[in-house]
Formats: sequence, structure tokens, C-alpha cells
Amino acid sequence: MSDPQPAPARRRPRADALRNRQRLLAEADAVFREEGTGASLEGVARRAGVAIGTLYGHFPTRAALIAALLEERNQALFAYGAELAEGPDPAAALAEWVRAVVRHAAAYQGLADQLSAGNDELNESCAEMTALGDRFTERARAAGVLRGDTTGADLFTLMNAAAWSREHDTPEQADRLLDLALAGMLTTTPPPAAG
Amino acid sequence: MSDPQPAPARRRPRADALRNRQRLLAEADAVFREEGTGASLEGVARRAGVAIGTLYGHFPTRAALIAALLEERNQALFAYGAELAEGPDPAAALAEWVRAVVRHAAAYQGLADQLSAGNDELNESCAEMTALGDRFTERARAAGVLRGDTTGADLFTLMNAAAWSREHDTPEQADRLLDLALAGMLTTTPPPAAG
DNA sequence: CGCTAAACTGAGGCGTCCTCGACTTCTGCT
DNA sequence: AGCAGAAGTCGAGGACGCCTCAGTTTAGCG
Repeated sequence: MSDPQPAPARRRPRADALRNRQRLLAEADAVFREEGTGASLEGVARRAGVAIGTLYGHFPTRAALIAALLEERNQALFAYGAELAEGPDPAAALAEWVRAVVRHAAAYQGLADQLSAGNDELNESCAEMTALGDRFTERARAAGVLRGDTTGADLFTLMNAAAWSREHDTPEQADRLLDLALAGMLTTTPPPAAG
Repeated sequence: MSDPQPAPARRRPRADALRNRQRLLAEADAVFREEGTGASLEGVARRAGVAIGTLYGHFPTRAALIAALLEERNQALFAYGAELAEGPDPAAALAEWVRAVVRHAAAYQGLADQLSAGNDELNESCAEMTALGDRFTERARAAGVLRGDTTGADLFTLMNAAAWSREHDTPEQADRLLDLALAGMLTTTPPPAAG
């Protein structure tokens, strides 16, 4: 079962390829922020000064492109999550984690759809997200501030729904939804965002 | 400001037009159930045995087609809502109303997106929906079972989010989200669906 | 039966997705 | 410096969907 390591003597990745990849990521980020994740990929390629085939060479699917974009962002997010998970107040930590993820997911319109569409490329992030969610729910349950059987999956559903809502209604409406669900989830209601 | 009624001596609508309209609605219903509201309209026209131009003649936009489809369904739904609104238990009525609408909205994948996309054609149903929601929240507040400032708009947001969730996660997950939010909304928690 | 408005038709312009064979350029090696 | 070839790039092109509109058909009415 061990790899006989064919030792393909990997060449260093080409400089122009790296440049194009970076350029594509930058433009995709901009375009997705402006028009949502459904934006034209040909437009992205055009803006990046690159042929459409080059885009597909780097990112075979739209989901792959989004996943690459998310990767760096997620680094910071997960770090923040891990930090939060250490905090003293499990209920507040859980609430803040959910809110942070929702803020994060609202970066591109349509991201929520992508995330819950079950694209293989995005599953990695999702799995990690749910796992981290489980940590929060377990701590909260241990502290006795969590309603019965809430799980990380419930958190994930809530986060997606709230992110989606943020894209369609106003952010305020989405926040009210979030408050409602968190109030139903936690026995000690967290301090609502609005004073 | 009164209409000088040009009295255009209206002709009876043509029989073939009515037939085609019915056929288009029937096929659109089927296709949207199978593939969601994003399905190809050319496909709908094909299945209805009609040219694409005919479809556009009857329904100038996708939203118009969806609105027409929803109209009859909404009749029944609003009737049910009015009935519920008379019931003895405001909290239970509100919860059941929300659940009923979510069930209804889950008929076509992507319907939630359409509803909250602010299409003029669909605003009519939405307005009526929110108005009815206000009746439920007001009754519940009067009975003292509603958290502070919840409005019909909050209900609408919740319903859309839950419907969207139902389309993407499992129905069970969406129901859990709904339970959570309702628990946060109502001070007397409604009996959860699951024992 | 003929007139006419209403309705139907479907080709066509445009945009997007994605592929693939031909072409270019960079890297590693001598 | 020069070369071989792997790696990367290009962009035309087929497939499909949206929507329009000029030409044609057809049902209702007198």
C-alpha cells in the first residue's frame, strides 16, 4: 500500500502560470463581490487579460475557483474560530462564531447556494466548518446553555440560511433572523447586536 | 381621473390562446418541480408543443410565469391562513402558518430566490403574505406569547430562509431551523414536530 | 364568407459555458 | 548560449439558453 514514489522529478511551477493564477484570483474576487458567484467566467478571464481556456486550465469548474478564493479567507476565519472556542463564555462564543461566519459568507452573493450545493471542491471547507461547529455546541451543552440536541450541522444550516437571507433581504432582517434562532438555541440569550 | 372608458368592445379571448396558456402552465409546473425555477423556458415551450414566442406572448418574463403558477396555489394557502388566524391558540396558529407556507414554497427549487428577488410580478403575493403575517404576529403579541418586536416581515424572512434551506439541505434540517427560530420567537414554545 | 385583430411561429442575434488542437514560452540541462 | 520538451496559453467553435420581431396563421364576429 506504500507509494513506490515514481519520483516524477517535479519541475518548479512556471512563473507565468503563477502570475496568471494570481491575476485570475484577484479579478474573480472583485467580480464575485460586484456581481455574485454567478458572474460570467469569460468576463473574469477578460478582466484578467487572459484567454478563457487559461481560466479553465487553472480552475476546471466554478466551484474550484470559489474554493481557491475561499481557502485563504478560511484560514483566518478558522483561526478566529479556534480562538473563540477557548473563550470563557460558551454561549457568547457560539453566537459570535455564527455571526462571524455569516459575515464572512456574505462576501459574495450566491456563495450560500454554492456552499450548500454539495460541490466536492467545497466540501473540505464545509466539513471543517461543521467540525468546528460541533466543538462550539459541545462546549455550550456541557455548560448547560444549549437547547437539547442542537449540533454543528444545525449551526451550519443556520449560517447558510442567514447568509442567504443577508443576500436577499436587508442585512438587518438577516440579523433579526439570526437573533431569533440563537435565542431559540441558547437558554441564556446572548446580548442582541442592537442596544 | 375617471376612466373615459374607450369601450374597446372586447372580443372573447381566443380558444387556442386559452388552451396554450393552460398547456404552458401545466408543463411549467411539471418542469419547475423537476428542475427548479431556473429550468429552460425553451424546454417548457417544447414540452407544451408550442413555439418559444408563444410562451413569451403569454408570460413576458420568468417571474410572470411563476406568478401565474403561484396564483391558484396561493388562493388555497391564504384561505388556510385566514382560517388559522381565527383559531384559539395564537402561538400554535403562527407556527402552523409558517410551516404551511414553507411547505408550499418548497414546491419548486429556487422559488425562495425568486420570491425575495423583488420581482414586480411576485410582489403582490409577497405583500399579501406579509400582511397576513402581521395579523398572526399581532394576535400573538396581544396574547403575550411573542417576543418583543417580531413583525410579519420577520416571519417572511424566516419563511424564505427555511424554504431555501429545505431546497438545499434536507427537509429535516430545515425543520430544525424552523423549530429553533420559532422557539426564539414564541415565549410559549410550540410542540415540536418530532416527539 | 370575408375581414381583422389576436395569436402563433421560428429564425436569428447575443451571451455564456466548456472543450480541444494548435501554438507559444518557460525550465532544466548540457 | 542553445536546445528539447513539458507546461502553459490561446481562441475558435459547438451547444445551449434568452429574448425579439417580421411574417404567417387562425378564431371570432358581422
